[in-house]
Amino acid sequence: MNKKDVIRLLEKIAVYMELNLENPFKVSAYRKAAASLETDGRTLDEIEDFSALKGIGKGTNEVITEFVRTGESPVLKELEDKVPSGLVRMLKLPTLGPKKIAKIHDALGISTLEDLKTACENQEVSALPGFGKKTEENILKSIETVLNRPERYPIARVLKFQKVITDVIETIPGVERYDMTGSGRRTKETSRDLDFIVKVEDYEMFTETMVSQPFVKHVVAQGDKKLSVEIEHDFDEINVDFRFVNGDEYISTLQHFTGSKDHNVKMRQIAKARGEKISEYGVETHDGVKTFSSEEEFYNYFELPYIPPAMRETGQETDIDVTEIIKHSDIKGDLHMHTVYSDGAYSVRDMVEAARRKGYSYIVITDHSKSLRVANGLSDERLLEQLAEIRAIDKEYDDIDVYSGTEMDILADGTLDYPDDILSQLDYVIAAIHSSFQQSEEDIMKRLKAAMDNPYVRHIAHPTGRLIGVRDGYPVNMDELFDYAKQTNTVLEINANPQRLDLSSDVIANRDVMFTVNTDAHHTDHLDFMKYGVDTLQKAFVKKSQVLNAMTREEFKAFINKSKQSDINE
DNA sequence: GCCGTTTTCGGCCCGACTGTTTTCAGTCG
Repeated sequence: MNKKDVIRLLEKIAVYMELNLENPFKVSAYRKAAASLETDGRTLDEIEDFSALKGIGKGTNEVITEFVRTGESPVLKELEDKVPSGLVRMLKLPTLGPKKIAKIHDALGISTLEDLKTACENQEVSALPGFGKKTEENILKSIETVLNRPERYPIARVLKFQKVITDVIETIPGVERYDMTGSGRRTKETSRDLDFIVKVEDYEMFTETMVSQPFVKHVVAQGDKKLSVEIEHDFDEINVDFRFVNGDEYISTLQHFTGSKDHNVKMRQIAKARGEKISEYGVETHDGVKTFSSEEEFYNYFELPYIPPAMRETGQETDIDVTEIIKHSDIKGDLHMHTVYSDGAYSVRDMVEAARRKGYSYIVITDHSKSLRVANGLSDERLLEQLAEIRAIDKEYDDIDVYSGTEMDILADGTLDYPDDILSQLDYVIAAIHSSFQQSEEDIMKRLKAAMDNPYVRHIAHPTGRLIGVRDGYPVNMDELFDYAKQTNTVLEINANPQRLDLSSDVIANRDVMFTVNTDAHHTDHLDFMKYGVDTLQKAFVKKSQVLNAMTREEFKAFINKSKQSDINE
């Protein structure tokens, strides 16, 4: 039994209550109780009194404590007896909510998706009062499509959908400004749909152009304020919502549709306490509706510092001091990137030039090591050749320091791919696992610890090896990893590549270690991935002082020149 | 069901769009 089990219980009760047509506020109370558990940093055992948490009162506390004590929940059991489980699946169908499902169930005795499909085909549903032909068609259609579609797409996939859409928006005349909003703007690891807001006077022309695109499969909703379509790209389908803005409310609309829902609820509560009202059109104040010229101005108006999109998740972010937390502009260098020496697409010099264009003060070139043959890993000799080239190039530039490093493989038996006498010549050594993902957690931890024990290994790259939505990575004991990193003065990476983003924001929160955030670029364009890594740090409220590559040029130089051991003794 | 420097009762964020309705309920974000 862990906290996730309890959270799942509360959420399940909420769903069943919803289908049982309970008071919506009661339903939401159960969801709030679950959210409250989720945002609390402690484990189940560490929480002594659940009712001390905000949102957990007498009723939900009883449900939780009974479940924790006995492993069972009479409240859920009673609901399960009353509500057929097939109805839960129907909630996944868009346009069908708890009330319509209850009506269908009561009037036709239907409790499975299969029966619902048959009833629609026999036109029994459209015969019900309050239902019509259109509703019946929509249900039939969504049973076919939505149930075969993944519920959420990983962020790397979302970014590809995004490009398809923005490529079209760029061609539409009269568009003054547009932004992707929603979970995509907040850099969530996965998204259910895409949201855009568009400042355009002629929304009809915009709509016409968009719906005529070949990738648009279906128009879900269409009005003068919004357009909602279903698109298909590369055999994947996703919903895209557009919201039209035409006036001074752009920033309010941007803030509103960036969400999250919980963040907005919190902001509205703050406004309400001052007798004001927030909507997507602005803030209703005592003397009229106020609009803003930037989101910073919006948050400052409520006496809050600017809260970056990535942090707008639970509502907690308005209670803490966000000014110390890492910002995108704090990043002064990138410590993990590849060149043509191994599997990168550009030369050392190309990467240096690209980093200068980003305004960086320092970079480390870190190609793969010899055992990673598929990536053309460097032999000892080639590594030393590259080292000489990097030293020469570094001398040519006054405005950036170019360091030589490696992304060295931690081999299956825990040995390292280069001997210490090679490593000692490099400025900066990264170690990473690229093979034998199937090992036990114990074996993986042995490998990671062996690397961290090495006096030249500064940093563990992509510490879980996961690819979001594709593979889970190898098994890592997180507490052990953080403890050992702390002990050995090893830095842990947030890999900013949107396919990876590990360590993930939920495991790095409240950890007392140094982090570094790097793009692992194999192409000059990949240096732009930095944004997603910094967003990940922001989600976990990681401070600037905890991020290695937020150091100034001089600080980082001093860090390089000090041995790993001397850091420990500081 | 939860909560309270206006409250222990009466609220609980707010608005757009669809479909089935003759004025609005349901759903969604």
